[in-house]
Amino acid sequence: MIDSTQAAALTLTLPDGSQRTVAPGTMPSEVVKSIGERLLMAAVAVEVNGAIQDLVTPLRTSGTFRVLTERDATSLDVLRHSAAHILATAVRRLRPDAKIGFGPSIDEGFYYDFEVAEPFTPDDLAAFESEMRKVVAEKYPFVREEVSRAQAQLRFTDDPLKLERLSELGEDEIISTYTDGPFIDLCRGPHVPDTSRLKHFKLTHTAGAYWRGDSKRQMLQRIYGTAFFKKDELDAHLLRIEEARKRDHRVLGRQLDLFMMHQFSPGAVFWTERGTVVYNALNDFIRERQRDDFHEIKTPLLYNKALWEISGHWGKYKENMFLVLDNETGEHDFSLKPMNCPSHYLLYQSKKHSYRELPLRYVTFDVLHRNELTGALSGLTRVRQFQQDDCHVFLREDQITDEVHFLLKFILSYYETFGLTAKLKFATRPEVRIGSDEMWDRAESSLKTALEATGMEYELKEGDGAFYGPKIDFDVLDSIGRPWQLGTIQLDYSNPERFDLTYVGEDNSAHRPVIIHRAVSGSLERFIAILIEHFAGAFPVWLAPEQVRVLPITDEYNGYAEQVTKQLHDAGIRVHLDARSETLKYRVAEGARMKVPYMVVVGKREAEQGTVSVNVRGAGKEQKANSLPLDEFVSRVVKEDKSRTLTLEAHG
RNA sequence: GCUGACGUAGCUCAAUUGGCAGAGCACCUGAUUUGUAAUCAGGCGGUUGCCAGUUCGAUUCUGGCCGUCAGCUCCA
Repeated sequence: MIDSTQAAALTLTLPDGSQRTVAPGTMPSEVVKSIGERLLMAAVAVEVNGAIQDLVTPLRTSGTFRVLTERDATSLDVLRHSAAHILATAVRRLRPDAKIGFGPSIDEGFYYDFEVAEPFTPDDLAAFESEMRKVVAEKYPFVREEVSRAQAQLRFTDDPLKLERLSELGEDEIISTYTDGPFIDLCRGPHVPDTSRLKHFKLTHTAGAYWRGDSKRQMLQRIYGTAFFKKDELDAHLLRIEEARKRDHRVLGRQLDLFMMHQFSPGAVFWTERGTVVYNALNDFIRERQRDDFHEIKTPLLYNKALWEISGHWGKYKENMFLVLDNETGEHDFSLKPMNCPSHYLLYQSKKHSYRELPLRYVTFDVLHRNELTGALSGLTRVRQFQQDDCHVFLREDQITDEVHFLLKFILSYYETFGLTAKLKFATRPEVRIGSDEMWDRAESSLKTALEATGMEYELKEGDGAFYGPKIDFDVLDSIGRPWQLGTIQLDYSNPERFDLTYVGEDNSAHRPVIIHRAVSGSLERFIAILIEHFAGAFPVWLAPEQVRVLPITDEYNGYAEQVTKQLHDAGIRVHLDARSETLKYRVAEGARMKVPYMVVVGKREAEQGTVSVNVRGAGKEQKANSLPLDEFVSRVVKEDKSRTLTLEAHG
C-alpha cells in the first residue's frame, strides 16, 4: 500500500482540460463537490485514468478525472453491484443464518450467493424484495474502510466463504470492506453513495449455484435480480423478458406444429412434416450457397476408438461420446462421432493432393451425437443429436489471409439473408495450448490481417482461442437484440500433424497444409430455434412450412379453389386448400394462428374474374381487399420464394 | 451430473384436507354455405410420467426412477 502521507501531490485533469491539484488520499467526493454541489448530488462514481472507483475511495494517482452520473453506461454496474449488497442486507435481516458468497453485477442485473440450510422459496423472494425497499428507504451510506488482513479476518469470522476469498488476496492488495447500515461485506467496490440510490429493481428468480462454479464444492442458493436508474428502463427490460417468453421456440414449435421431443430420446428432435420443410429449406439454401466453391461429402457416423485415439478425443472428450458395444469383442470399441473433423481428415488423407487443389473445402451435414449432461439439455438449443453445416478447409499457409476473407464474407452475407447482424470476436492463444510461439504469431497475425481487411469492428478476446489455434467467433443479434454465438472460423496447425496430412507442392515434395474449421449456423437445430424466436414464428415465404392457404367462401367455389391450389402447387409453392365447412372467419383465424404468410380467399367475384383476394399475414383486422389476377399472384409468390425476400410483398 | 420447482385428456389448465377426475381448445359426427381473426349441437378422449411402499382405499402421503424447466460462465 502506498504511504499517502509522504507521496507527492496529485494532479487531476478534468474533461474540460482544467486541472486540480490535491493531496494523495483525498476523497473524490471532495473534488466533485469543488466542481459543483449539484454534480455531487448526481455523481454515481468517478473514473480516474479510465478506472472506475467510487466517491469514497481515496485518490492515489494523478491523471484524467471524470465524474460518472446515471447517464454513463458503467454507472449501471455500480448500481447493480450495490443492489446486490442491499439484497444481502435484506437477506441477513430475515435469515441471519445465511452465509454470504459473492454478489456481482452481471449483464442483465445482479445476483448474490448465499449458503443456507433451507433453500429459498418464491415467498422468501417477495419478502426479501420488500425488505430491500426498507433498506433503501433507510438511506444508509456505503462506508468504505481499508483494513489489514487481521482486521478483515476478525470481521468475517462467521463467513467462511469470505475468509476463503480473503486468504487468496495478494500481499500488496488493498483490503477493503463496505458497510451499509447493519451489513458489512468484503468488497473492492465501487458502490453508489447510499442505499437510496437504488430505486427501480426486481428480484427475478433463484437457483442453485456451486461455490466458485465448481461442481465439487458446495451448492449455494443464488438470488438473481435486476436494477435500473429509470423506471421505464426497468419496465422495458421486464417487457423484453416477456417478449422473449412469447417467442420461446419450444412454445411456438408446438403451436406451429414444427417439432417435438420425446422422453424416450432425450435431447433429440422429432421434426414434423412442417418442421421438416423448414429444415430442408434451410439445408437447400446452404447447399445452394456452397455449390460453387465447396465439395459436399458424406462420411460414416460410427468409428472405432482407434480414430479417437489419434484425434485425442478418446482421452479428452470420451465423457461426451456415445460409446457403442461391439458384440464380437464385448468392448465399447466404437463411438458415434461427436464432430466431423476426423472423418474429413480421413477422406483427405486417402489420396494425394496437389497444391493446385488448395484451398480444398469439404462440407458435411452429417448427424453428430454428443452426450450432454441431462441438466444441460434445453429445447432445440442444447441437444444430443444434431447436424452442423460443417466445413474444413485444407490450405497452404500463404492462403490464410485470402481464405479467411472469403469465409468472413460468406458467413456475413449468410446471416444477412435472415436479417441477422453479427458481431465479431477475435480469440487469441490460450494458456494451455499446443504449437510453438512462432506458429501462434503467424496464425494470429494472418487471422488479424484478414479480419481487419473487412473493415469491420471486432472485439479482442485474449486467451480465448482453441488449444490448437486462434479463431474468429460470430455473435449474432436477433430481432430483439439477444446475442447468440453461432459461426466460427478456427485456424488449426495441430491436426495436420496428428493425421500426417500433406499436399504435394510446386517443388514436388510433401508439405503440411493448414486446416480451417468453419461453421456458419452452428447446429441447424439451434439455428432453427434462433430463427423461430427471431421471426417470432412468422417465417418469410421461403422458409414458411406452408406458404399459401386457399380458402373458398362456400363449397360452391371449391372447384375454382382447387384450380387455384393446383396452379400454385404446380409452380412449386407449398399450398394447402382449406375447404372445410367452417365459417370463413374461423378458417382465417386458424390460418393466422399458424402464421401462414398468405391466405387467398376465393368466391364468386374471384371465380368470375380469375383472381384471388390476398390476405397478408400480420395485417390483422386492418386487412384490405388485395385483389390480384391469379397468374400474377403465383408469379409474385414464386419470385418472393426464389429471392428469399424477408418481407411479404406478393399482394396488391 | 448437482440444487430447486414441476409432471392430470393431443394442447392450456382446474379439482381431489386420501373416497365416482373436470373445463376450454383440438379431434369425430350432424346441422349450417358462410366475403376476411373462433357458427351451433352432440360425441370420442385419462392405469393422473413409471415402479415400489404406507393405507380398507393413493392421482393425492413416502421413497426410488424417468422426463421437463430455471440455474450451476460473470467473481471480494
